Amino acid sequence: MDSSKITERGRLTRQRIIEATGEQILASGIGGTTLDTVRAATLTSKSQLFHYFPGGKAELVREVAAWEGRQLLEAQEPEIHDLGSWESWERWRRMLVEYYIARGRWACPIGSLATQAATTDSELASAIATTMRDWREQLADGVRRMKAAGSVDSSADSQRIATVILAAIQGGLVLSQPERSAWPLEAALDNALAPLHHVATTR
Amino acid sequence: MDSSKITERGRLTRQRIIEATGEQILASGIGGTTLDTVRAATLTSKSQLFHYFPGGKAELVREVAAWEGRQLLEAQEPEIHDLGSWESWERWRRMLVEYYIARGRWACPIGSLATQAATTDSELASAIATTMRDWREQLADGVRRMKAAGSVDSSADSQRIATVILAAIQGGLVLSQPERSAWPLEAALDNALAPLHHVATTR
DNA sequence: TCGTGATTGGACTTCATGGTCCATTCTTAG
DNA sequence: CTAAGAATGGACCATGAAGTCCAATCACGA
Repeated sequence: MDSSKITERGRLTRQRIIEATGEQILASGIGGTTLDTVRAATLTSKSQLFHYFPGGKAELVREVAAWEGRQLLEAQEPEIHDLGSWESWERWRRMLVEYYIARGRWACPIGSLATQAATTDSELASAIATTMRDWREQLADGVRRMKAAGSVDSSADSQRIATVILAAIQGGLVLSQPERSAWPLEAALDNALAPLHHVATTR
Repeated sequence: MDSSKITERGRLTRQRIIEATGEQILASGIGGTTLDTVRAATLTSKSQLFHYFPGGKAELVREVAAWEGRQLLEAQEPEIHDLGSWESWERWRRMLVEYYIARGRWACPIGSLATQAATTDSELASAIATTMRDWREQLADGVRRMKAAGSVDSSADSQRIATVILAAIQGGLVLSQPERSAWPLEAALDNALAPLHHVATTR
């Protein structure tokens, strides 16, 4: 990460490589993504790939994971920092489904990376786990705000609810993929959010 | 699958290859599993691999997927064919978690294959999708039995509930993996089963 | 016993892919 | 204007993994 010796032009090239690699990984998996196809897609040369990512493919993939993680969390702004009311949760839910639909493929850039990386690259796996934890923490904060607002019973376990919601997203996407439809994702997500809604409306 | 020209000895060898490959895939993914490592683990030779799986690695992986799918459904017997009462669901839940714990790794042989295969081998992907559909259908049958028994409101959507449960399993495992614990899986699963329990007890 | 076909062993070939290297061009500070 | 260093091009190398091939061995029925 020594960005001192990099020009604006170089930074753009580097970013172009990361994004193209991310798209290819989402489309064909890590194994199905080769440096040659990345090179072709970005109109760069081998030397550039190793110039910007001295660690080779492994480092490139890690950078992709970091970038995708940031993108994913940013896509949930600003709602993810609210989630203090049922309406906010509903907006968040809509934005998230929108995000996945926009990507075209029914896969979470982080979730599918997690499955693929768990076995091969432990460093990558832990980086992804960190993103997951951040994400879960932000959702748990939202649940806490609901509790503070009295919209959710104070005995509720924020961490647990956040985990259930995240699991619903990941699992919903697994089932949405072959179905080529958002409905499994939406069904799973709605069911996971039910505790929030339910308590909020029946009180 | 012309089994006419295969002896018992050959059948055993073939099966040994399938099981060893399955273990390696679960541990290292499809890409991390090579014919050489399979050969080493099974004390066989290259020619045997191609003798029993003329289609090469692709065919071998498909056979593994089919076998793992059968194993997974069998592991849920006999409860999966009952599920007509809350007690049966509870037994089924316990058996399923037990199955994943016993495998050591927090991954579903079918779910993780689905993620990896979706992109590379469309034939494999559709075979896996079929297993998923079977599974979901059996769960949906269970929900229908609950409805028939009056334990679940007749307006409930069996398919939807089954999908939500499956998503909870898959997503729960994604989160259990980095956590190295069953609790995310159990939390997600329990939340997905809540509708069945809830209605059953509050009536 | 004998022979046919299944089974097995393992060397060899081919090819994709990650990675190295050096020459060339571009950019910018002084 | 010019030199230093960043950026780029692309040939080349090394390796690992899939797949081929032929010879050797085993097992069972006639």
